[in-house]
Amino acid sequence: MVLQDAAHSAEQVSEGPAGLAVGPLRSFIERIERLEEEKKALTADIRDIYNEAKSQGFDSKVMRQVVRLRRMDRHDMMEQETLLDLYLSALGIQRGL
Amino acid sequence: MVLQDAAHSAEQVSEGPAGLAVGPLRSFIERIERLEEEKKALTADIRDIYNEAKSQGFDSKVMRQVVRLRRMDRHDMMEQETLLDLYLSALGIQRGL
Amino acid sequence: MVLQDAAHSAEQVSEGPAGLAVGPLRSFIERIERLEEEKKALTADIRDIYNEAKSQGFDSKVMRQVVRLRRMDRHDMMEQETLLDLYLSALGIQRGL
Amino acid sequence: MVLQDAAHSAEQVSEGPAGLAVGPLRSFIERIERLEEEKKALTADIRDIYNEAKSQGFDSKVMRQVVRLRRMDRHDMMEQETLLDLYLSALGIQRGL
DNA sequence: TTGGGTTACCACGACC
DNA sequence: GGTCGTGGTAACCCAA
Repeated sequence: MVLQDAAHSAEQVSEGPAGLAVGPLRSFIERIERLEEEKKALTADIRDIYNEAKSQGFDSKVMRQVVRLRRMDRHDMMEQETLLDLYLSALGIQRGL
Repeated sequence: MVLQDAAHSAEQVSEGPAGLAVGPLRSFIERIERLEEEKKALTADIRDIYNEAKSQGFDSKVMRQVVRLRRMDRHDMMEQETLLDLYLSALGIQRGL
Repeated sequence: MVLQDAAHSAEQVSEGPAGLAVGPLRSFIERIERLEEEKKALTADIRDIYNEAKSQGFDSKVMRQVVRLRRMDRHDMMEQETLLDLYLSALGIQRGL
Repeated sequence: MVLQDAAHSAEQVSEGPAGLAVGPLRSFIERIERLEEEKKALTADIRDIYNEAKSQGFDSKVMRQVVRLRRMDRHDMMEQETLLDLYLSALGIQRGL
């Protein structure tokens, strides 16, 4: 084993090797790890929905494209959508069917 | 605006152009988007913690390394580290302080 | 200094600390680093083009969107484009202007 | 197909919808796309080398670490490593071989 | 069907 | 402040 946690629960020292504030550091790390756990759970939930949809005959890959397009367009809207369309049409590109 | 939602709240049709079940599809998409919003919020929360830590003098980049190392499987890390040191020394490179 | 290259040009040893074949390893690493240099140069070239375009009055940010869209669409083309359109229209979403 | 290139080879118009210079724009985009293709090819070349090394018994994952370490500025690496060890030990974590 | 590898995306940090 | 470079994460693909 490489990483060993020597100070499990008891927090007797307030400062680490070089005057580092141990308590706050540990607290930050643990809060972050907690939130990352939640993120991971959400990712799993999303994956489950895709799988559920797939089991009902939907193509999950295409669904991901739909989600991506809807998200992208929200961003584009907030930006220079008009300019983008101008450039695309200038290039002789038709966006959309 | 490029993407427009033509069927806002009223869901009068139960089937789409090619017999596609519209209701379930819409429901899946919306559930996914909802969860992705939550993920996004968590990402922001995590970023806030890093910033808070930084404002107290901690190095967020190093903190990220700590989080990553703690997540890594201990055994894998040992193998990795040992092999890395072997390669580096084979190349005549000294790692260390 | 942390990384020190002890075996500069002379390659007198054929095996490293644990019987590792030093020569091939060094060769691989150097070939990779060479290619990565080339990649870096290309990145710089691309950046130069954007800057040149900007100096002629084009909006480089929008240009990046154009490039991204064209790339994305090439992928979409190769996939189930029809199915995507079906899903979008099923959701009452109009793609395109 | 969603994006369609209406003006294939013939470039009869010199200005787009809003007086945009079409020729230069098209030229810029195409040069960029060309360079991005080259970048992609280099990425493939690099991958090939890793695979070749792997077939000779080297661990490509560790090799990637080596490359990364060599790229890192020596001084920065020292600082990073030292700080990382400080944080880990502050948390009661022992890193090592 | 699952694991490993590869790829692409996204967010962060640094530099200008 | 905007932009570039980088690292990490998750999805996809192939092979076993």
